[in-house]
Amino acid sequence: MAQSNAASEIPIWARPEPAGRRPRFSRDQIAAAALALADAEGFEAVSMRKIAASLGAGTMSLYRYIATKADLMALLDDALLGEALVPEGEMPADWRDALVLVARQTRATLLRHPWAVHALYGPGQAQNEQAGPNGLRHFEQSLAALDGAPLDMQAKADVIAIVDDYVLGHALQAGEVIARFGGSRAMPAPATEEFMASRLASGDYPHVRALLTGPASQSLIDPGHLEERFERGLRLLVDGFAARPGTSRQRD
Amino acid sequence: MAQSNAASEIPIWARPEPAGRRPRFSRDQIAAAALALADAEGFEAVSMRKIAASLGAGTMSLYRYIATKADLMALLDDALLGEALVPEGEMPADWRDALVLVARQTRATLLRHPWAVHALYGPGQAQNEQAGPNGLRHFEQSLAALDGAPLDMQAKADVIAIVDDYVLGHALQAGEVIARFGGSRAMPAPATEEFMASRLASGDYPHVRALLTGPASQSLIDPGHLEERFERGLRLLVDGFAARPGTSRQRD
DNA sequence: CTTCAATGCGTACACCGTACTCTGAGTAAG
DNA sequence: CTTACTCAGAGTACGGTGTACGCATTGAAG
Repeated sequence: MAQSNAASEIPIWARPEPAGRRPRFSRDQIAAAALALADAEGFEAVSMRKIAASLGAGTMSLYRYIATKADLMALLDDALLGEALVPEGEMPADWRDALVLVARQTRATLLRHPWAVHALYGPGQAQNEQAGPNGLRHFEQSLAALDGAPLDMQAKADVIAIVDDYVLGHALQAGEVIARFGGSRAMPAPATEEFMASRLASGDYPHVRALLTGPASQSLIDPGHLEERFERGLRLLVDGFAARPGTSRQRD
Repeated sequence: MAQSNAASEIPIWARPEPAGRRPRFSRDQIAAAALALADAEGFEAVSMRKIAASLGAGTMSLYRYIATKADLMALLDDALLGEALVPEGEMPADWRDALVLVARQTRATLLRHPWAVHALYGPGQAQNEQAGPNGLRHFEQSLAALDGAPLDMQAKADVIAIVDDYVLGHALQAGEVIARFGGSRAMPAPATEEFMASRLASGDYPHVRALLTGPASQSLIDPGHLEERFERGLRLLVDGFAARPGTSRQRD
């Protein structure tokens, strides 16, 4: 009990999983339970009590395996990143293809669980420092993908960060769209829509009005178009890196 | 009171601000209080009780002005987006410059308040539907920025969405870095670092090891480099749009 | 069988959002 | 000026959360 304080300072990956007598659960099981619960009832429903209940255990029993809820999230994050890994041996040789594949895989995972971005970068997370095995593996893969690229280390790190930013932002926005309109209820609420219409009719937002009353408005919600858009931006970035490999060098 | 139920269905922007006898607070004041509290004590500290206290009011009095905490967040979001607006008349004529300026302004706002992305796209938000005046204005500005671009409506919407994705993702990651290392304590924890070192020494992550032990590792944290990286990706996107205006079909 | 640390978990506390309800003050009508 | 009515303000309470604490039970080692 002397280090119950220190325990929360040390990342969960540095603390040994209880392996002594006969632990009822493994961390993997707990992470799986959390993931299943998030998928079934939404990210906000993920609570210590509910997870414990879903495992058939008392609430406080979970704390034998996990020091704090943040640790649970670290487990959940790592499980997600495991899903985002490109299978061993499937990494293309060409660095552009490889980079695109990693990005696609990540996007697919983040959209399969629309709450994933929140789990990874939620308000209460201190995620980066806590990079688990799969998180490291994911980063390793990204760097390995650029092995053949004519970039120095610094540039590689930048390229990965830039693509990561893009993928993350896309998943955040698209995930929200999917979470709201995926459940087949496309219509927001009669009063809301009516209010919005009056806002637009005010003439203060002519461009927005033109967009939303035009045919393009449908594409904002269409999952197929979301993906097409994603690919477009991704290609722009990757092709840009290929055309201008330099770091801080610029032209124009 | 009959529609206390319906009130939460209708976005706050559609409900009139209490203007009857003598309301003690305006929504702007409440939003400002929430913003100040988030800046001072962090986003998670933003609670109804604390905001009410900071205004010198009883907790439940807030509910005279706001139907639910989600409404408070809508207010906060709109205040943030107000900060992200490009001042009237300062929009460059060239659409590339304009797009870049909007992106920069947005980034600056989101990084000035590292919790901003969480407020805008947090786990409990239903933000898009609730776009308030400043949110609409922001969107309008983005569309207006592209007025001179040789793009059809659909392509404009895509361009804005792509840049938005990038800015958002960048702010999310950079905001986390800033939130953690901005407060001068750069060192994570002795035990954590030691553990990380042993992980890297295992040889399972050769690329990561090469990166983190090299000179480029410092740049991951340096705010100046963060901005440089942001500009690089942004330029790649904007230049890409200029070079390949088409969506899937060609221009209008 | 005895011993004894480790496991499981019940209770309790501080905090959260908010439904309900009462109080008191401001305003309009008489 | 008095009265009546309405509505802003807020106290209390409920069900939820993360988790500190401490006790009972258990399973393996001696």
